[in-house]
Amino acid sequence: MSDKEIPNIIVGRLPLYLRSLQRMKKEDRQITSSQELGERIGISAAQIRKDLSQFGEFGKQGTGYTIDYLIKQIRRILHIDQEWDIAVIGAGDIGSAVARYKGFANRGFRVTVIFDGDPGKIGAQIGDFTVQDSAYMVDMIKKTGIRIAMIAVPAAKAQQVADQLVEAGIQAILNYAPINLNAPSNVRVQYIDPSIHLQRMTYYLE
Amino acid sequence: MSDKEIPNIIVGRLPLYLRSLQRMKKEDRQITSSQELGERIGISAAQIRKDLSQFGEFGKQGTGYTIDYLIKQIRRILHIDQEWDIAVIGAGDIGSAVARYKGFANRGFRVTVIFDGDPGKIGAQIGDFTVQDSAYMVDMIKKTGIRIAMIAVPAAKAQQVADQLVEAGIQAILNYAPINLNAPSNVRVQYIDPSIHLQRMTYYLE
DNA sequence: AGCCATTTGTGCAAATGAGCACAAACAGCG
DNA sequence: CGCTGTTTGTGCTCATTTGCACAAATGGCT
Repeated sequence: MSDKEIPNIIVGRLPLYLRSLQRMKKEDRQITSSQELGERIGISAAQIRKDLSQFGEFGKQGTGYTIDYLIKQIRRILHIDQEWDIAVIGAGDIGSAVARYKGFANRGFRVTVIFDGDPGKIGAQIGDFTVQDSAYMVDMIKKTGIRIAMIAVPAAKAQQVADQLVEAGIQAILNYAPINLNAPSNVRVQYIDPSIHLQRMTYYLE
Repeated sequence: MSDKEIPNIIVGRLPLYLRSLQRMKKEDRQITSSQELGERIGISAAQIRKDLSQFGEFGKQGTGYTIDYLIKQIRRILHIDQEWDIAVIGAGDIGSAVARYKGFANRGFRVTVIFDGDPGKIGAQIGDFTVQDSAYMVDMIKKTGIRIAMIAVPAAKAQQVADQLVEAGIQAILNYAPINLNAPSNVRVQYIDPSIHLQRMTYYLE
């Protein structure tokens, strides 16, 4: 373990390890090995060991890894030993589904507010949330100090929303709109676009 | 250009190029260059040229790429010069949102049927679809010859659904459930899990 | 026609990533 | 307590991926 910067590709695998470990925990498992973990995820055991070794020595020779302990460590590394508040922008089908999604529990996140600019949607109830007017979005995000946002508006409006989010101080954006966003380099952006994934598969179907 | 197998990582970038090109087309652009495309996506121009050159010579020196032509070529390479029918499994929030999603239009896909096992949901109307009983899922998929499916059921049921889909002859699965699926190697699987993307970003937030 | 400004496709070198294989560490057991 | 069967962490090698840099091609302009 050194203090050199960790490659992105390794950081990207940690959440996969974590998800699998949490699954094992749910199955009441106590201990696992790099081999077992690798088989579940489809990654070589050596790679998992090497990835983890970038951050410390979490395993025990001859035994493997204590699931609970490794979960705790990875959560710490990924800074999800806390719960992050998330703002959802767009109360259409996707925004609604995300706002109601139970899957963030225990993964480090919690949707706390949802915005939309459509007068027909403002004030509507979605799960536990009342749709807020996006006219107040920048102010509300600034005031609450929320640092992560999900964009679930049509592609045509996504860049404009992103610009506002940056202005509001948002530091991480998960974008469901199928376009590339321009954002300053200190703002992280990730994308979810099902068509992209599907197209990656149809290449292999004749 | 040779006939050697194309690396996965290159195939994975083609959909990004395509999405950006289609966006340019919408902006009534006729021609682009590897440089411009690269700036939009955040990839070096050389890499784009090299990626594309794996499949043919699509550009013209001194000019660049004709957007329409390049779109057509990439669609052909990715086998989306046709529309693929998709079965959605699970009529909860995510399944419903996906079934109503307008974003597949012009990207090569079309949801044609949605299944659920919950008697309270079977027969319900979701957009243009009536929720089908998943008891008939295997038969219906076999009969219709659908080759791509999206799993939008709770994690606990996802593997079981995947097994049925494999039995039904499905060859590509896009899984929204937050677990790794076991599937034979001739069945492609891709994952969408927003928590994973969020965790990849919180690493960089202190 | 000749020149200039562009831009592609690609050979080659550099950087990055993955995997093998093994010493060291450990648990269980007789 | 020593032996056996595991499993980690890691040095080293191999493979993959990225980027540089340039010849060749092209269009526009004078």
